[in-house]
Amino acid sequence: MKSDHIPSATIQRLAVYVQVLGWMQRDQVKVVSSEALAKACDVNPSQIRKDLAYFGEFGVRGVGYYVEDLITSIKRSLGVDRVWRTALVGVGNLGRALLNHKEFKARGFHIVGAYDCDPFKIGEVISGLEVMCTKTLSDWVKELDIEIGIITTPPERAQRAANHLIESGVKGILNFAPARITAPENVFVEYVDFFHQLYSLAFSITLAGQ
Amino acid sequence: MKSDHIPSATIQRLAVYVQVLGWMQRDQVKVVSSEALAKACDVNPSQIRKDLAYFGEFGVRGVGYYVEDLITSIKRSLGVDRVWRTALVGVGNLGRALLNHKEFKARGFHIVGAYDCDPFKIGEVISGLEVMCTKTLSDWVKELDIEIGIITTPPERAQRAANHLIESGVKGILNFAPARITAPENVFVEYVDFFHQLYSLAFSITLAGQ
DNA sequence: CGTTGTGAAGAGCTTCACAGCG
DNA sequence: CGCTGTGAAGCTCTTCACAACG
Repeated sequence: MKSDHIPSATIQRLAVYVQVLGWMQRDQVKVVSSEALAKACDVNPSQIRKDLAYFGEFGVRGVGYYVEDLITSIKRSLGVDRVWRTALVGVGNLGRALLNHKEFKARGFHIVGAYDCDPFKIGEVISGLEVMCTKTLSDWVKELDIEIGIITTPPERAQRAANHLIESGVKGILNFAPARITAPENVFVEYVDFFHQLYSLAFSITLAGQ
Repeated sequence: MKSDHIPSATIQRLAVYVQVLGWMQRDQVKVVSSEALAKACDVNPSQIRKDLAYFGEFGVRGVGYYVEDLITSIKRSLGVDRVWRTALVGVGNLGRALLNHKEFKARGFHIVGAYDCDPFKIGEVISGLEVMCTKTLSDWVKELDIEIGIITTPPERAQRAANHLIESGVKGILNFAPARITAPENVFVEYVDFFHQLYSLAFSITLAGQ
């Protein structure tokens, strides 16, 4: 198969597969069938086989998939079989929480720079990282070889933070601020807005109550 | 139109429309066409008209949509035109950040209970809320009329937290822990795992670099 | 024999094109 | 005249069913 265009839904699911496979590996499971993995991920078995087929043939017919190998293969396919260096802009409550979040390093996303424009925050050390002035961002991005920016500013400062990051030459932005931001085509932007999910919940509950 | 089944993609987009319309309202914009709103939300104009048509006829032909009315209509359609009372389980870094997050109240999601099983955390007051023992959760959920639970525990304790919430009778769960949880059909579960979005970014950047 | 990999069928979402209406 | 609301077309993603094969 090895198609060129891959649905973004597939990418999202592959991330889930990796997570679930990780738990299986910790439970000493060596081999898994698409059916078993499907049940654990709450999707259709052929969906899994098709998702994997976009990237290659990772299974053994009549047997299934070797858990460890499959994790490696999916991670390589997603491009997360290496370290990604990131910078965080906006050291508020959420920014602090993310800087202290152990999972980032564990998953290969190293936060190597923390930036804020508030003079009272500059110089503070959080989780071993000194908060720097946002204006000096572009020097550091090149110096530290940063490819991904994380925005945790208030919404009204999100676009300015994005501009700083884009100027500095980052290739992707993860935006936690509840604001749309514009970026050139070659800079990828992903949004994290958990209020969308809260809205979904509110809607589902309301609908079910009718 | 007024269909019964509504695509979840539509719900996600409606949340975006509300956000963008809010910004327009702040900028004194009174009327907006589907084309203008579409540009701001980066979607197709007919997509917007179709999404809205699931819930009613909110526009005026030849004119467009009245911004204020449309916000009200969408919020009512989503069921977010009222206060939702929520409880948070797991007072770690992320839990603390969310408890201090002003936006929750602003958007109608009130966190009225904070729970943890760590005796050192119980009794601590965060953002005016005393952390209570998770074991007492179900008493409070009924007492405080809580409908939504927010899980911010470590992954290995997510299912236990979920069980407590489900027993207590919450109708929906927002899970920030990087773990799949199982719940009965009548309890809705939404996941927030920003590593999925980081994976998407990593993949897009890797692909573009080829 | 059992499970994968995959073409074909099916379902669902998105876009088009235009009738309907203020 | 201009923009909404919507049936129909188009397209993409998902599921099925089975051939391929270790």
